Amino acid sequence: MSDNSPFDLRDFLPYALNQAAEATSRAFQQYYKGKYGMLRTEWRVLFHLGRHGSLTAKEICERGSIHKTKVSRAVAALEQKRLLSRKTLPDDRRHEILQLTKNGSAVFTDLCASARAYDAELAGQFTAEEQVVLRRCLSRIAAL
Amino acid sequence: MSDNSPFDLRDFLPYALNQAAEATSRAFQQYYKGKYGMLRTEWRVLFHLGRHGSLTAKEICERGSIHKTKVSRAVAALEQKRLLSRKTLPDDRRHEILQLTKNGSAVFTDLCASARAYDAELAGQFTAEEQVVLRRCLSRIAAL
DNA sequence: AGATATTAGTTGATTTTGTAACTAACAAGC
DNA sequence: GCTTGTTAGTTACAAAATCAACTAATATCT
Repeated sequence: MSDNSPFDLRDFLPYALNQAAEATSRAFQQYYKGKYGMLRTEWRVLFHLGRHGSLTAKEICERGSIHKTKVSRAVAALEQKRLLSRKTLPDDRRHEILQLTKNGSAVFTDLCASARAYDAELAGQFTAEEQVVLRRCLSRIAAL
Repeated sequence: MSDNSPFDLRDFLPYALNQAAEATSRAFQQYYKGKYGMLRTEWRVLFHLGRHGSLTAKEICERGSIHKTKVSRAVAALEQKRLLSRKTLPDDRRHEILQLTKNGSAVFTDLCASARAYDAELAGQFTAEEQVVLRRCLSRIAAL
């Protein structure tokens, strides 16, 4: 067996992960794209800010492992939608402290609720034990 | 708990899936991108052809759930790299039968070996039972 | 202090993707 | 036979991602 038995693409973990990721992302996009015209990176930046309060762009890059140009553009877009505001730090004027506006917080709350509901819907497909294993496996892979 | 407890992005399944998928894809890209200058869709198309012999573009779209424009471009790219050839079917001149060239088959064999090795490396991170659960969960999610 | 190196963040050019309109070949209805 | 409809695949244009070069502010080294 094995060495020259052509394996199924579905058995190839990177492929399986991609298909699963795409399926769930597509579904959840409807919430933030349809309702707020947001892009995925925007949603992520919004999320980090909503979750952790004030952050600099750099910190968002690190926490989310997102490239700085993506963050830069997402921040600009969110600012234009009046969902966040920037303040240059007086101590070091290279840093910009980002913070959600009242409006941004409301959007965050709304999207969080949707996210939680969607996550629950997904999780409902599995037994408690499967969920534990799945999440453990995913975080271990992501940490590679 | 719950309704307004801000959940961690890492616990959000679509996010966790994306991070894991990106981590593994990035790693495997090096093989086909670095060595053969191929894009992901090209590798997938190559794979389907290597795996199943001759197929039309349509069949590849269906098997891989890839949009036809992506397949069309990947086919053009692979053709230019002399990794596949097309033959118009005389019965119905709308169909083009795609087939790997000798060169294409060699690349397929090589990439399959790499893919299998990489998959094994990933799988090695988990117990047999975890692997089963993981794959089962992923395919169930992808089927949504 | 003044030259050099780093760091935060932005901008621009190129590449890739996604969406929609298009061509060519065939099928069906009348 | 000719209009209408479908199907396979391509192409054109817009949206987005990637990569490299850039600006501005601070830190470091001598």
